[in-house]
Amino acid sequence: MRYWLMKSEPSDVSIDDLAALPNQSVDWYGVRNYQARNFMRDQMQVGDGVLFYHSNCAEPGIAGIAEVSKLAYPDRTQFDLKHKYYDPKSTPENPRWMNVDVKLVRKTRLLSLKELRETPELANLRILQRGNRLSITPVDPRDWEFILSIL
DNA sequence: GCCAACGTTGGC
DNA sequence: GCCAACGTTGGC
Repeated sequence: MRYWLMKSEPSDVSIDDLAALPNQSVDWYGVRNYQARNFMRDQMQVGDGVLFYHSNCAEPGIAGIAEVSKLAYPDRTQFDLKHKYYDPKSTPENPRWMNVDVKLVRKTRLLSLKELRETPELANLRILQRGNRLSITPVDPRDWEFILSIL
């Protein structure tokens, strides 16, 4: 059982979009970074905890709790010619990109990036480190417990 | 829209 | 394998 923080742009999939989807579940398509892919492919298990984070928006921050609901499988968008995530170097025989499914547990208050930065207990959270850009990062179990306690 | 930081690409 | 050029991320 591991814990993760996963960034989503609300203009793409927000916490409310997730809540409105069938089964409140979404395939986490579009990851095009090998480190982030490897986390999904090699480490994520069904039931892992996910902090759903809104990025690249007016109010960045943690917007809800989710969980991994399906093990990694090939990302459908890499084969779709018309999709912005199409990858000509990927083939169904040898897919390059994978994603898990993520299911909503509950929407929470917005725990803003500002508040995260102002919370000394969370100083070593990966997302707060300088230059961090990874869209998927592991979360220490103690940080997970602490964040849940203040949501 | 700016731009710092970082990842990827491709020539050599 | 190096590394300059380029593209992307994401807060502000």
